Amino acid sequence: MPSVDEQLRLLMRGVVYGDEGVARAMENELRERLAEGRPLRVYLGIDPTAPDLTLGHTVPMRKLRQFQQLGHKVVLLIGGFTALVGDPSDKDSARPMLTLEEIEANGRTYAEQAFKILDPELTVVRNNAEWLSKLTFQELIKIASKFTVGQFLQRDNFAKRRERGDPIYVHEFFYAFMQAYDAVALETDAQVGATEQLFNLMAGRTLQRAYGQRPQIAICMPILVGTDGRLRMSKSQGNYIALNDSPEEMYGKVMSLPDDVMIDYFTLVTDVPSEDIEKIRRKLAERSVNPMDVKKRLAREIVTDLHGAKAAATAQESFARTFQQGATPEDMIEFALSFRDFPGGRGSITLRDVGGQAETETSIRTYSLPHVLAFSGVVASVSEARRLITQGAVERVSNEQHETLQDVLVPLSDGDVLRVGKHRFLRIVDADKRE
RNA sequence: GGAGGGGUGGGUGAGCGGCUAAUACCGGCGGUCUGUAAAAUCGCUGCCUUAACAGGCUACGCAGGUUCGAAUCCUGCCCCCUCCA
Repeated sequence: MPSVDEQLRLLMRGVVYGDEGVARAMENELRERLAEGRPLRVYLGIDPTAPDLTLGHTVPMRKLRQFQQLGHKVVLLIGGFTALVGDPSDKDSARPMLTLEEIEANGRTYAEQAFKILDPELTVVRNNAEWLSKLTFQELIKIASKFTVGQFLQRDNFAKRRERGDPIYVHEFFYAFMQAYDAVALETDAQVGATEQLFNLMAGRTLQRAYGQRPQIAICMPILVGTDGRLRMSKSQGNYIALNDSPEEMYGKVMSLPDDVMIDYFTLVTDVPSEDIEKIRRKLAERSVNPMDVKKRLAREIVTDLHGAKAAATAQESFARTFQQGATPEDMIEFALSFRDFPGGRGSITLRDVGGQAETETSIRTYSLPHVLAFSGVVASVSEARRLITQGAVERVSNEQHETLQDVLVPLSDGDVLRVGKHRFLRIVDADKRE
């Protein structure tokens, strides 16, 4: 295990509290505990509220990984029970409660996704339903008696909601109790969380004291902005990069990030050393680099971390080919058309040559393009497909040939590639032919 | 428990008997430009049928009612907010 100072430097990197006093206190406590020379128990809790983890989740997860790499004991806590309530921390309005089935389904995929960052061998996965579901009312009252209403009402997000006259449900207070009790149940030395979690992490300290434990050290990580560059990354905002995104998708999403969040991303979701990041920042400021090249490096780093170097290289090539040279990507949605069954199939048309002499009956199969696009799922509805077609957003891209499709009825054949907008692709497969 | 105010499309928020698939703004999508960035600019933005013209169907908390006609009026219910207890 590296020296205490070395560990401390690494572990406190990127950590923020928004308050100098807290920051110093936490750092000192962490130093003390590291000095004990034993592996610390550290945990990160994630509520299974949606099926996908996002790049935003990896910020605290990467911090957890650092602990892991230094030989500490790391717990990934799935908030199976907390998800029932929904954390009000990151919201300024109440969340809908999920059903147990939804939560379980989400929880199952979480650990798997988390192992893209964490070492599965060294990670203990727990679910807080283990202890929270067994709490008695009596116990709950004991817990609740350690906090005052005033403490809650001071919280910024609750305060805002009160000001606006929005409702605050009593059960929303329970969230902090539950998370605090998690710390007790795990007898944790430190807990990693996003900055907005500070209140809950501190509540954990309060409760640990009440249960005769040493209060945990709160490790707060900054919040990652989403692909829109303004709001926090979250599934519900739709501005997210999912850990399950394919390498190509992920690479593309990173490339479409606004320039001015690049440094944030380098800092929070890559291992690029701070000195290098500083260099990049300077070069960007004095415009001595092409921002696009910097962003390519960023995309490469991120995809490598989550999918491996090989996949990242492929994604980069594919990106260059598709968007910089206009070629078609290899991986895309395929849609099997059967001329007989497909409702948008219109029958063969007869082609005559201009002289009207030779009446060649070429059986070209014609399909209703809006239906093809809608049924394949690349576009949400037939109406939307129609709109896109009239806007000139649909083209056939076969081997460097681009042909904007303006007609609704269009002959399609096996292997045709349709492009909708900038980044939706669809390959047509002739189901009859393949039989 | 009492009094008052309010529930409109992804969000904010107009409309308060027909001209309203519903103003505006934001968001989203698309075109041009470009570095799949930003900015700018033009356009689209419920669903279904239609090559198109056009037509149909849903929609303004829920359920009924009045009316030729309702997001708009009436009744009941549900929910939210404020003040009082």
